[in-house]
Amino acid sequence: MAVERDIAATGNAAPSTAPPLGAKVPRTARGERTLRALLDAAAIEFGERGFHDGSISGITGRAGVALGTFYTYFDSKDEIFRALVRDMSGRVRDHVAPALAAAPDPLSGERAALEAFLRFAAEHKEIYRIVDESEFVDPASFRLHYETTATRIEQRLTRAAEAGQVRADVGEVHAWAIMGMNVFLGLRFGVWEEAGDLAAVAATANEMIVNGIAPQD
Amino acid sequence: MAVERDIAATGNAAPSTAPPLGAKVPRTARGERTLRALLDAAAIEFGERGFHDGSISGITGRAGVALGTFYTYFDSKDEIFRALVRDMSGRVRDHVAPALAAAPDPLSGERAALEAFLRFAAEHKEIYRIVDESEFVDPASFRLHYETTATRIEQRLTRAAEAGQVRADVGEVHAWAIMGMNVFLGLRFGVWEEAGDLAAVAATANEMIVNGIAPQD
DNA sequence: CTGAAACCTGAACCATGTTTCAACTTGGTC
DNA sequence: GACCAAGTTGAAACATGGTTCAGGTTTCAG
Repeated sequence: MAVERDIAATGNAAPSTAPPLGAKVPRTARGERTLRALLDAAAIEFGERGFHDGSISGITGRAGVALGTFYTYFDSKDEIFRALVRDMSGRVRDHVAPALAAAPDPLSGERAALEAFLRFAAEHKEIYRIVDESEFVDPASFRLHYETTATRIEQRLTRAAEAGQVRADVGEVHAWAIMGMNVFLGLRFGVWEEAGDLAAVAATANEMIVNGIAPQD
Repeated sequence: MAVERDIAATGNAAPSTAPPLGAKVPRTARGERTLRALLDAAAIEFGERGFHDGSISGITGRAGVALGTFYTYFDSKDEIFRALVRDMSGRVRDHVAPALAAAPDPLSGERAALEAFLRFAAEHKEIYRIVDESEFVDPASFRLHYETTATRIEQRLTRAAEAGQVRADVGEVHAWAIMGMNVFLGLRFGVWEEAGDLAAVAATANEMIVNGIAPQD
């Protein structure tokens, strides 16, 4: 599962346009356009067909450029995939961060972040799939991603605990549990189900995180 | 993410030896052995290299048979992968079911099931990876698997609600949330981390499900 | 024992799709 | 308005690995 990404808005937010991975930087406006077209085309190609079934000629075809042009910007199929995952990571983070920042307190922030995440997953199903697939195409960045995300969640929990908003013993297990919830709810209600009440899903999940499923008093 | 599989022990438990998918059933004891060897070899090959990088010659090499023999039992690379996922599904279910059945009440059953699942993931990391990858190799069975598992969890929750053990409004969102938790905890503490106290992880997660993370009274 | 069905063999075939490359355009600069 | 770096082209070379097949070996019922 996959996308819940860099949910925390770190102040030092890097520009969305990530620095290129290889040394193949476009030097003119035309090159810039072509690179962008390739990335966008790759998102569609891999989103529809997956990494294995997707082809470079499929990408260049969608981008409207010749096959050879691809190698002006990427050394291999793997490399454009990595660049794509990175590109998308930034987009998800940038989309979720504001919701988190605007929340009045930690717990409602978590709720707002989940809702923003669900919405994003619904609108960009292809991103979800691609990030998921990075588990197999580029395991290192997949793992790093989730460890980073879990760490951020844990930090938020710890801060909330210091403020007395949540119990004092929250830790890594709680963070991973919450992340897993979010990712699976994103899959089920964002990617798979078309018309759902995403706000209600986020509220229900948040209520469960806060109070559990024990009988209400 | 992946494996938490058919966690409920349905009474009608089918034999672990699933009926073969294709029409290529072995007719002699020798054939039976070869088929089993191919399946076991495929588990290792795909577990180590993934579906794409794994090769049929890698499988037959590990199994100690000739390349052509493969096609006596499977029509294609895809087909053995499907057969493998199915084979493994049964194993996980058979491993987790007893823990669930032995529990005195629904909530501790859920805890025991999670612990059994974590243990299984730790001991069979390759299974985890393979079932995960089915999202891309065989999406239909991947989706069916999680929908089935979520439905089972939801049924258990509903039953528990009727018995007054959990709040009355539990539903699909709660089921998916719990499943997501379990899967991610399996990835983090079963597959990735070597020596962890799995019982403690399961207990912490269960405590969170039951009471939430609000400050304790 | 025996014969036919089941099973096994592995070199060769073949389809697919990645990567290379030498020639050609484009766009901006002096 | 000519020069050159950056960018583009697409046919062809190449690699990989899935799949076939004609012929040999093993198994086992009768």
